[in-house]
Amino acid sequence: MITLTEENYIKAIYHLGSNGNESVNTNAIAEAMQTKASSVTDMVKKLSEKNYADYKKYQGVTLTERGRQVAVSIIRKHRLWEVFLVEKLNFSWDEVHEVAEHLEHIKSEKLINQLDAFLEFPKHDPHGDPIPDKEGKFQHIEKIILAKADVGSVYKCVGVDDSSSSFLKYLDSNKIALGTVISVLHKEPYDNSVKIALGDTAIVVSQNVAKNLYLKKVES
Amino acid sequence: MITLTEENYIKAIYHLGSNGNESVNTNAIAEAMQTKASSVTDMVKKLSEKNYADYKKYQGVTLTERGRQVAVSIIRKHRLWEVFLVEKLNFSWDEVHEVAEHLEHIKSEKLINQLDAFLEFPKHDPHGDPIPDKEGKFQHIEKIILAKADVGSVYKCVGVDDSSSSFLKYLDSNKIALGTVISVLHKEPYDNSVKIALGDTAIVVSQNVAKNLYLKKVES
DNA sequence: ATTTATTTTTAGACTAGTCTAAATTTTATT
DNA sequence: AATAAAATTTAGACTAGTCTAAAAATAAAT
Repeated sequence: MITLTEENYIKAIYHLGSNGNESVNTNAIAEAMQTKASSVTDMVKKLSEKNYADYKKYQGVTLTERGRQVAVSIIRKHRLWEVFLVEKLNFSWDEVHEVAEHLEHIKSEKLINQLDAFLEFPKHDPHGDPIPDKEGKFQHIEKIILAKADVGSVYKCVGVDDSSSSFLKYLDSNKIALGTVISVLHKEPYDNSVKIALGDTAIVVSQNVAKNLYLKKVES
Repeated sequence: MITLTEENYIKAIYHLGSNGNESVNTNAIAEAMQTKASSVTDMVKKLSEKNYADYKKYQGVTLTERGRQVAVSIIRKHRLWEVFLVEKLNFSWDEVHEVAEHLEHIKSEKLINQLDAFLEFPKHDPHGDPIPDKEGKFQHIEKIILAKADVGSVYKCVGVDDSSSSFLKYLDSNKIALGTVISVLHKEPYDNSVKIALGDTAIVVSQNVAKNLYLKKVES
């Protein structure tokens, strides 16, 4: 049996280690889990004993294939529930994360597969993140951050790198949502801010924003 | 903060004490919670300290108003999720309980009220049990058990007293569902079995079944 | 190449919830 | 009313997860 806490650690290690591929430090996990390094040491030992992770003292921890499968399964649930909350229960994209943090731990194959079907097999969550299918396969889309977009080209918004409520609310107030068409007008070398056009209005966004907004080129 | 375990004990005490109105024994709780009496004693002390229950040594435990409110709130969530599972995700009525046992603990006012609206404010769950509204008010329907129904009268099925999977599957295999019209043909004094008509077929059900099926008289 | 700073681990203690076994109280029976 | 039976509580121990403080190992800086 896997516990709730084990699941949360596995998820954190997955995200911190670029989708379960890299080794993760004790302190990074402690920071993400809002706990102390000593607690993390205890838990990674346990995860290692249970074959969810590989761990050598002082050398960080990496998920095993088994650990990655657990992580992907949790992420699938999390993102499907987020779609449900937005599409069916009228939540806004900055409200879904907290509730999905709880829903993601409910373990019922039938529940999640029926939910998937009910939502018509969505491929992305409300923040543009890909939803793995039943077999754990992701369907990635080609995307770049606004900071690396070409001046003069036309894009559409396909995701965010920062899903914090404050960033999402900033986007709302600037009428930027998934699917919004964005033309890159100018990049200011001084502070790396970017001037973009949204329909007939032009706005300037900071480097911070430009690094957290994913775009995809639109064929003209 | 209330813990998951506290919530489950409160719910058990509520059900065992006829909806939170009567005092409940330690052993009854232990049986319902699949735990030992000594664990129950510890927990009821804790619930008492937290003002969810009144408890005097050796005298059983009763929910306080505060405890009843917690119980009703959990029951509201449980039953709304059951409706969701049946109506939207095509679960059968014998499959919903287990999953709802987990969903009922997710605490988000917005989640549950939006779910309620999405389901169009159902008044009863898939087993015919009433769903309390936002304020905790139940809308009871007048109902009697088949064992006490009048021979010669016509009823419809409005609920079950036993929600076990085996009983529900028995009803499925005999084509009895919520809303099914049932005429009472004969009561056998020898073993208290009851002969009923379902459409054009007549079947005999045991006393056990007759005591667990709720009916409401149909105006002819 | 040492010393210093940082990171990580260990040791021991705490809380929530559980258990077994023994002690106590209540209830039932003679 | 005394005794037996049943129910309940206490005492002490265990697991999961957490913490603080101290020790140990690694990484950085002189």
